[in-house]
Amino acid sequence: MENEMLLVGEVARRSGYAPSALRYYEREGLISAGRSEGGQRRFDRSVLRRLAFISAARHVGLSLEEVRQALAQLPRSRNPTAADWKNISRLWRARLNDEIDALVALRDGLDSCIGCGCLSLKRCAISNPSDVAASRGPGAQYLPRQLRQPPPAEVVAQG
Amino acid sequence: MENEMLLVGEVARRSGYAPSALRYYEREGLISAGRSEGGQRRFDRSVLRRLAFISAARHVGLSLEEVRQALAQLPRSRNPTAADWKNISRLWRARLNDEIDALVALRDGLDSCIGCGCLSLKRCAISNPSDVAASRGPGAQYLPRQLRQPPPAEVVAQG
DNA sequence: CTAAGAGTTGAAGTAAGCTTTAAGTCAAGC
DNA sequence: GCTTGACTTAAAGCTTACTTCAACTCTTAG
Repeated sequence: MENEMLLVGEVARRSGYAPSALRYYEREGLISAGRSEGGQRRFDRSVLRRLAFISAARHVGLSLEEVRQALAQLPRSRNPTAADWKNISRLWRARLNDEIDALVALRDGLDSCIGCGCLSLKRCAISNPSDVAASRGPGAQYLPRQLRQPPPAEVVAQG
Repeated sequence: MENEMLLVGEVARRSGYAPSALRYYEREGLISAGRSEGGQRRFDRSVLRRLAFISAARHVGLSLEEVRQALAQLPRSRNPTAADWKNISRLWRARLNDEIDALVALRDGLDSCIGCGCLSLKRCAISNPSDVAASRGPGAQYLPRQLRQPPPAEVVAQG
């Protein structure tokens, strides 16, 4: 197998991430890279898929730490298969459903709130949606920070 | 009318916000307070309703800056009525609907993604949901940062 | 060989939304 | 008058997810 390695700029161009972000991700253990004799990063093509996963996970609302933990579930010995990726992204669906439910509850609460104009801290479902959030315990964080992210510049030509 | 004024600690207790947050909000122009002869803050009871609004708006996903702008729409001359509050929170419903739509699209895209296992940066709806986000222009931010916030300690006894 | 472009590092900066700290003041009960 | 608890301020710190900077080194085409 021919191991064509990618420079950071090339990975940046093809993933849509800035070089600084890629370096940051490497420092944080989200991706890895070999080195040239001179000490420059040399990325395997598989990093593009990994970055696609990271990007997708971020869109679903995972923090980098959560992404890191998810990636840690992948087999270290072999190259991840489609089934592996599928596996670690299964939970996203449930998460998205929870988020949707929470938002719908919020919207419906808002309807009644706008209707009554109460805006009471205790009664208002919008001010106080703890009953909605409580289903996942005290530490639960429901909603993605933002849906948008810098759109990828080019497709990952994946094998 | 008897103008009973509230100390910052009392407002904190009744709103669920920390005193430091209330001071911060005052600095940022979200709330206002008079002063005692010694220079301590004296809050009008109406600040509780305002804080309830802020809390609700934050749950819907507005930034403090957006909240500030919304509050600026309130009449300065008189005390805001229920209709006033209703008025400036009308847009939330549309916003929530947009957010819900975006999440549903994301979830449905995820289904097909998990089905095909592609995770391609270009094709994957999760990695690249720009078509979903594009409906609000390039600067659109859809999703609330988090649904949870410190639950209020006590009800605002509103007039 | 050399110039140019791409890459390297650590450290500092950015943004939002607050909290924490330090050092000191106010208000109220006894 | 004094103690106590609540309050004041400015400034620094915190978290996440990066970007920017300065100063320097690699790599490669010519």
